[in-house]
Amino acid sequence: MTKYEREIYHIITGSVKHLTVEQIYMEIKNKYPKVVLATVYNNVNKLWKAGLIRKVSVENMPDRYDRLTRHDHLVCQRCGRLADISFEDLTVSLRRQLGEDFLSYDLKVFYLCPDCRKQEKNKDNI
Amino acid sequence: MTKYEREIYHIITGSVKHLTVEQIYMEIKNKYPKVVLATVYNNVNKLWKAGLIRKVSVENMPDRYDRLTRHDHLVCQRCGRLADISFEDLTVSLRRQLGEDFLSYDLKVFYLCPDCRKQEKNKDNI
DNA sequence: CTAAATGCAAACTATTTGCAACGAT
DNA sequence: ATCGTTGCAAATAGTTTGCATTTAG
Repeated sequence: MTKYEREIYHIITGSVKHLTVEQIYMEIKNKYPKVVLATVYNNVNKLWKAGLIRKVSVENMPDRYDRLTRHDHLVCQRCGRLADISFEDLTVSLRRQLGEDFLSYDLKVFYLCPDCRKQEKNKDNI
Repeated sequence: MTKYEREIYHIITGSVKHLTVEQIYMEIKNKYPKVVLATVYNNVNKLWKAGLIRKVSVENMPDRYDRLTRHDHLVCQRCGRLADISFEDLTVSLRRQLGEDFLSYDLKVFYLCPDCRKQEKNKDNI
């Protein structure tokens, strides 16, 4: 593992946030001011391909990265904000129902985050 | 609904495929040769925002569009190919476990599609 | 000394936007 | 006549790539 790889790995896994490449880049820049965005992209991809981090894709949002610890996501339908949830582990039941040997699964639950719910209410009252 | 909107809606919902905007565009072009890509994007977005179709985002893939009929997806980890599956409906149990009033959910199960599995095997044998 | 990682710029893909012309009410 | 839709071109966002240079083992 190189300096940046390790750094990026720790930024991603040592936080409960869901950071975009841009955000990771900003954070690394504090410590290593001459890093460039492409390097972050390269390392993040390397980590992802090595199965060390998780990539979270949501429609109309840049990809975000996450630690592997088992959990699911609550996604705001409107602003894309992510929050962690721990719904029951579906592995066994997927295996039973699908028979397929699958590698992993990804469960996203859509909702309106508190902020966006507020905005919706305000709209109604106008 | 305009001509294109209706057409696009039928292309998406009348098939079990998971088409990209590019593919929808190609298909429409047969019937209406002077349609442009941007129009397809606009209409697909309109339909999506109206809640009439589903958008399927997978890492490193262009977005694909799908009918609403309840089903989940099997996603090839390697080539991104999509297949439909009907895993048990999680709505009730999500509501029970999360308490949150959520809008919908999205379950993707990753696997290696037959083609990609073959390729993996070939690699091993070299 | 070698191989891999980095910085940098340019390229690319997917998608969106602004605007003038068009078409349907 | 008006307003939304289309065609078109240009812009943007996110991401990847090629290559010369640097770095680490």
